[in-house]
Amino acid sequence: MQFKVYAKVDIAELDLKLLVAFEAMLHTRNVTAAADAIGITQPAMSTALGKLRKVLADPLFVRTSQGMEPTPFAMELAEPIRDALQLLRQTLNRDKHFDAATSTRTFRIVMTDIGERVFLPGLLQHLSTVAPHVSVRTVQLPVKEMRDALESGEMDLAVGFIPDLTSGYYQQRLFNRSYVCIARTNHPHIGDTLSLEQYLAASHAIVSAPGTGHDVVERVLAEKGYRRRIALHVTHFLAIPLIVANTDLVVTIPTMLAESYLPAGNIKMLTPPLKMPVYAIRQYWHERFHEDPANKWLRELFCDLFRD
DNA sequence: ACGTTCATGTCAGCTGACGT
DNA sequence: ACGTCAGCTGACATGAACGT
Repeated sequence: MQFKVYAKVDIAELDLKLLVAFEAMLHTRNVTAAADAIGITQPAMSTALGKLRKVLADPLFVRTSQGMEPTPFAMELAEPIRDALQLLRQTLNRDKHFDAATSTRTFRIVMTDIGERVFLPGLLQHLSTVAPHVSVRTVQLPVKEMRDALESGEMDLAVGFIPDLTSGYYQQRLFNRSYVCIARTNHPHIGDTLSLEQYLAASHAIVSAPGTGHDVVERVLAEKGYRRRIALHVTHFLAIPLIVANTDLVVTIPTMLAESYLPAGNIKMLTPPLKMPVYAIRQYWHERFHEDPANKWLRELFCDLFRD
């Protein structure tokens, strides 16, 4: 039998079944037994062997008194092909299960700096015990970019008050919160309570974080026809405690955030003088990743840790 | 919808190695 | 030399993909 010598093996000519046939031949050293082992007839195995011989330009197995013995080239291929098939089997038959204990994955989560303050300490503490090699990266994005990032898989999850993120996205409520006001402890015009007159007379700082629905406070005031003086408009909550503690500004912010500011000192929390809306903190994900094991695991973790 | 092409499988018969 | 076993080959069937 003559074999054409190829400079390179054209992998496009290699049917995966041919490699399975090769593996069976290695194991059985007998065409009939190899065919039986992979559930084809002997002629089919013979055909497969013929194709492999042509593609690989080597007889691969030759008949001897001990049976069909592999050529040196076939022996050379044996281990890499076994390994490759093993890897394919593991990949294709893998458990649809996320192994948190060994995963080195980085979870990318859209959240504001409020979210970082509220969720990250508890999340990271828990991860350090159940998923010690997992990393977390957070990003704050406007809603349009958030949509694209969740859809493409660039981001795994968005967590927060994001009322504009609806169609095509799954969402799950974690807890409800409302708003309170904060002012410095020794504010010259505001004591332990806050009247509507005091509220409207005060200078305010407002935070409009991109991608969130916290501008709802502005809408409530506008609906009731109230006007207030806005002395400062920022996009992050981070600087607020320092600013409030050192000025006469009043800020209307999410309750959970105000609570986290109190230990810093020189800040008091006040009940707003008008009824503030209740909003839901939810986690959001794209339908593409609804069944993704890692994404599922992360969502379940947020539920376990933060859902009320 | 139909015909053609191609890949893949089965069946039957042939070939070669080996033991007696 | 002959029988047996194992593998090879050609003819044919089947089904999917593709073009008209």
